[in-house]
Amino acid sequence: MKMHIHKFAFESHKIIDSLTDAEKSDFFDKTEQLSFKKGKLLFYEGGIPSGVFLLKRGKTKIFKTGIDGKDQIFYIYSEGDLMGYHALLCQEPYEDSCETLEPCEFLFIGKQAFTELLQTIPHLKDTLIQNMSHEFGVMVNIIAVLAQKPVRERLALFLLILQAKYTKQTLEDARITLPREDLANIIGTARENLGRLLKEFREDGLVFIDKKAILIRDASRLQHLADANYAYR
Amino acid sequence: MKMHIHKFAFESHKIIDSLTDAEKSDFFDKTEQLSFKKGKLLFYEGGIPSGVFLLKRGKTKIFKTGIDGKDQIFYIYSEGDLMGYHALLCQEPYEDSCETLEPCEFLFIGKQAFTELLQTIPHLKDTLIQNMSHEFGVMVNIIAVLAQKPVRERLALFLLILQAKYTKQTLEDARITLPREDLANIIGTARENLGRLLKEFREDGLVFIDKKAILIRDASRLQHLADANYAYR
DNA sequence: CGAATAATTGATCTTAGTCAACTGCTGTGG
DNA sequence: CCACAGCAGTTGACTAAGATCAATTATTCG
Repeated sequence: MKMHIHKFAFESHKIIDSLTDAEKSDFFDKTEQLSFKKGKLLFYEGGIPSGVFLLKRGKTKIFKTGIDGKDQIFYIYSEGDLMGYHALLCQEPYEDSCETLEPCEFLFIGKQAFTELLQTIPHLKDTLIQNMSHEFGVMVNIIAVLAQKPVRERLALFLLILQAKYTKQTLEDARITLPREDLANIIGTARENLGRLLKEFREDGLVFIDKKAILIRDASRLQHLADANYAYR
Repeated sequence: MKMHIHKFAFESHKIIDSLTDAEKSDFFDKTEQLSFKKGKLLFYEGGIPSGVFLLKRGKTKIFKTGIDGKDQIFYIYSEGDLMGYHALLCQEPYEDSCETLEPCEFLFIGKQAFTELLQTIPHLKDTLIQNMSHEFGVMVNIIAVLAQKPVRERLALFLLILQAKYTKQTLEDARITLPREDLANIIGTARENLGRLLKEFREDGLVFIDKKAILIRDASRLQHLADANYAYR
């Protein structure tokens, strides 16, 4: 089972990209610009959606919290992504929470305005459909990886996925700067375990580590590790 | 974290239910009736979608196979469900496979016909959007459960979910008749482990077991187990 | 009926989770 | 600017959940 990182990428930026200039200006007329500090909640599990969020700068995580306090992170959103539309579109409470990982700037579009846009821009629905059907495949892959691959392989894979996300914007800086706890909650393991594996990866020359930051050193060997099925060591 | 089984249910039957009688007849005019024996593939990972499937009778599983041969099952479809539309709608190869668990009857709607219906029945898109945004929440919950809950709790939860599915059609028979291997691949564990836990559940009076068939005996205690977070035993 | 398949059971081993102690970094106020 | 509090990360020892292996017993189906 070859792991292609693009099969783990949402494409919600396409929802906005698909608009013409006129439609975009129509869209942006209805938005409200907001800035949040690091560690602030955009929405939370159980809450009632009041609109959607277009991330202009920064990164956020969507996650679910267990009673024992351990989060499971499903996705890291970055610049250009549209967030929080699922619960709004099916008119149900949020199943997940969204929190800023860095200082963020984003546009908020109220429920009413978003619903209107869906009516006035017919092809927006098509893009939404295309986007969500793609996301289904991504979720399927995430489930398969979390349920079937051992932690070492998951770490290799998610490092590659995250690197792509962190590289996208600032080419000179492909370092992954997530706190260890968040990274652990993405790959679904304990902090301590993650630390041990990172150390091992560093000793094996797979990554550079500088304080919090992780930089991939040998992507092809990581890729190979991510593809491995009980053939390692 | 209270586990509500309806938060683990797709609602793809609504896609067809939302049609008026006239629209339905338009829809059914474009379908082809098919019967498959048990264990036959409707579509498979990597394949190119050529249409969608409406399940009239029987049950199917969607799953992904790892190199080591161990499957991860994401969902069991039953009567009324529309299957295989995600890959078609995003114009990508299937990320998952679909196989009959019993003899099945279903209607096949070709890609061309389905696309036409999407144009001629405008509100069909709305239902699709509503449905897929709902499914996103379901997938989020599945990920959280598989990643965070121990096998015993997962088994309790999935038994309740499956019972609801098996009860829906034939009220007199709420028995879950999946092969052990499939059940193991749903809750994400090994056959042997599943067997031991089922034995334990039977001895504790939670379920009746007759050959392959599992019948829930004490749903409220199972529910309690599913909700537990390391408070069991 | 008997071969093939599925389920059960027991024993052992491994991964990864937990607990606990320690180190080091960061930022704030004196 | 330094000290210290608080938090993030590291390390090691221990434990337990669950996987794997191997052998046996039921069940199903041709």
